[in-house]
Amino acid sequence: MKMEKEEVRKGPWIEQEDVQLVFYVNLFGDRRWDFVAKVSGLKRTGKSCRLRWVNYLHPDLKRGKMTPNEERLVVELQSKWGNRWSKIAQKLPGRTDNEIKNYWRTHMRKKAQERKKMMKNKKVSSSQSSSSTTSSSSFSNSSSTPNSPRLGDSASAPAPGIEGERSFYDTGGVELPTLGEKNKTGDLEVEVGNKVYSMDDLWKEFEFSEENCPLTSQTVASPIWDYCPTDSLWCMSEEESKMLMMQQQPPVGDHHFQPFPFYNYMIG
DNA sequence: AACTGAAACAACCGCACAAAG
DNA sequence: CCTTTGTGCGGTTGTTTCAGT
Repeated sequence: MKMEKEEVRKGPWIEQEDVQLVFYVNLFGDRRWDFVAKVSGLKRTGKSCRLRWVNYLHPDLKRGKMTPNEERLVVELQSKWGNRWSKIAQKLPGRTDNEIKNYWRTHMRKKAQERKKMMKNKKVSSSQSSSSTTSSSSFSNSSSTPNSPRLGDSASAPAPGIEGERSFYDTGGVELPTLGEKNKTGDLEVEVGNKVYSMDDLWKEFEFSEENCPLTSQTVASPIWDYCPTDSLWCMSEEESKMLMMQQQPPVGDHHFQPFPFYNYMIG
């Protein structure tokens, strides 16, 4: 046969890909990305798989809005280390470099806009007599700028305190990949045991537990994890895992999983 | 109700570095 | 050593969502 030129998928990940990826990472660990990509049958590059894992599927990821504390930390560390996002991310458990980078970007934009405004104001006010001290900005304390932060930017009110976190915005506007289905309102729902939770419920629950038990806060698994073996093969050798894989089948639900190509890969 | 601009998020790209052969 | 391959990082761009008009 002619070697089918394997086309590489790009763009947004779909739910099924996520599940598949989690399953295989669970089996083989999160290091050999090319291998995982190949074996899983995902038409993605190893690089892409890694990115998806690191930024979205990793069980330790904390999601939702940055807390004022985190925001402060980011600002502080950025001024100290510059754009060493991964380094900064290390100091913010549960946050990814990408997330921080994005945050910083929008933060800088805001700041720049503010500065522009200030300049304008200064010009105007200096041409008039004087007086009005533009008190705002210079950021430094507490994240969000007074003007225009969107959504629950925990601010709008300058001193949100910690409660600012209880948020509505929780999922960060992202639809978590789940095996669940959308309800009538379009929200995703996940079945856990025999209860059905909306994604909002899940995140709220997470946030609640985070508030009450900081220690556990570092691990929130994507619901996808419900479908994957927890006592995984993380540390297994390849051979061991091969054996086990013969017995394990990924969770399928009513999603039609393609036959798992690793079979061919392993055997043939 | 429709449109527009901004913010937030997700993903890709290119480069650099490290380990393995 | 040199080459190859895989991984990690930072920059950039594309997409989605939401608020204001």
